[in-house]
Amino acid sequence: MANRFIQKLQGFADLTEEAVAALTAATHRPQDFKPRQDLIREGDRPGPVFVVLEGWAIRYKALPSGSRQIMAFLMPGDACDLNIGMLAEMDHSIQTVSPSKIVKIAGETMNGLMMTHPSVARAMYVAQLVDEGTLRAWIVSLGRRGSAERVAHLLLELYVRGVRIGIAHDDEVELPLSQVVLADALGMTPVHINRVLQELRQSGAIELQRGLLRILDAAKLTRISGFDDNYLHRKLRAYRSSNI
Amino acid sequence: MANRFIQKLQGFADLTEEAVAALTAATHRPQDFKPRQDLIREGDRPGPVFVVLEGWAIRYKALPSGSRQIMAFLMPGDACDLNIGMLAEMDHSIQTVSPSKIVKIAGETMNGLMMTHPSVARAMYVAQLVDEGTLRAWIVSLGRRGSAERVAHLLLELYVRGVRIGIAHDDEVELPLSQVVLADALGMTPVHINRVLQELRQSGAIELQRGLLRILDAAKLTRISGFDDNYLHRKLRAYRSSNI
DNA sequence: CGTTACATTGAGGTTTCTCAAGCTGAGTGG
DNA sequence: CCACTCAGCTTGAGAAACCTCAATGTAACG
Repeated sequence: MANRFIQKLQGFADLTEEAVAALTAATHRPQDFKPRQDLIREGDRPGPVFVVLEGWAIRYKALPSGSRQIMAFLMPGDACDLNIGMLAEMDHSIQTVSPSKIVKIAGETMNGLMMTHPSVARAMYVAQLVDEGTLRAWIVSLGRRGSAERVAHLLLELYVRGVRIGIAHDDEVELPLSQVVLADALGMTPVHINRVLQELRQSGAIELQRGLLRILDAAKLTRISGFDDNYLHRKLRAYRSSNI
Repeated sequence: MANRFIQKLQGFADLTEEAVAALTAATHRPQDFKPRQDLIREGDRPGPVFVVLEGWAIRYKALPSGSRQIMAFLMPGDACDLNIGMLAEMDHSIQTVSPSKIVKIAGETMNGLMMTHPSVARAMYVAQLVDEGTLRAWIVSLGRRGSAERVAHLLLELYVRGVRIGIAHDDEVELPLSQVVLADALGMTPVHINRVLQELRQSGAIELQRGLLRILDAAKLTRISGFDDNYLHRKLRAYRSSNI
């Protein structure tokens, strides 16, 4: 059975059998990582492409003050930028947040794969575009949304992504993120996150404990988040109808 | 003489003569735009690639509440994502902020250019990577920096970009951005921006009036901004040593 | 059964926002 | 050449959101 990375790419483009075989070969021996391990750090020379097969990782930037800002969550199936190798240095770090299985694909291998199998290249580009869209949404959240909106929006985003990659069941998704991690992602303090989560729980919109998020009232959560009603739907449509 | 777009690409990769000629042909007839004109809007089907030859534009997202968040400034020479056309809909809008000369390059034309001239493709990819880095820096600012830091950081970023594309003279750069625009970019209110700018002026770090920014004390501004001392330098190095 | 990481609570302080008014300078029609 | 207008900038005061510090609670784990 194809791994999550391949499954995800198949959602973005029709992969030939050979492409799938090549991808399988390139990702067949993942490496285990414990939580809080840096895969690569700001300032490092970019090396291989990382592909998360199981577990969660984050992209983050550490600040001189000691705090950090998380810029993206990498869920099973996600890869870090394929062509980051073009730059001389990493401008951010990547770290696991939960026990993970991760594959390193050498830059040349990846390039070769994309050259030989245009469908792979296409799928990777679409994946990157989607990531960029998420990055832009992140900016909007940080800049123009209140704390409750922000939290609700992130939870929804993660839930939607969980559904898409099949790690969500009904209204539940595993979310191995501490409140500190959420705070670093949302640009707020852990204390404040905590209070916001309580509000959300008391409003009956969600349940969240021990790494398990349950959406109790999706409509309410959507309303709180200021999720443009069409956003979710539009987003899904956008993915599917990519036809280049 | 090559236009700013071509100049910028030349900074990212060695373009062949034919490539320059093809780019020149593709960008030789720009169109004039007044300020505050949308080039393309959220929800639209992506069409041509836009290239800003003169003037400034912004990427932004409008929120239901009526406010908006700016996610990027497009300065002369900048192009919007080359492969945005792969997605079904724009997830953000692009608008001019000052009188501008802008070229539209049809998607197929652009693709053809990149196929025929690999050096163009390479330069465009590097440009995109750089943009992504800027996007990530934006997130850090919004999430983890105080207002003075944020403003200082943006001004420095814009100044550095101005220097790179040659629209800065000594310590001055034209900045046709109202305080409202700055507020929309930095996730704060115009009122607060105003007060922060006054602080920066009174500290002797900058002068800013009638669309002209002057850096009076770069060291001080850098300190205020929390600009990682190496960041600027590293960034420049990263651009230059891109050698793939 | 202590240790440890994470979550929760309270109180007070700061930053930033909101609202509302006044100011300035460039352009415009008389 | 003078009102007049309008967009953008500035100022003040009170309110709200969010942070800081510091303590306490709680579940998992060796």
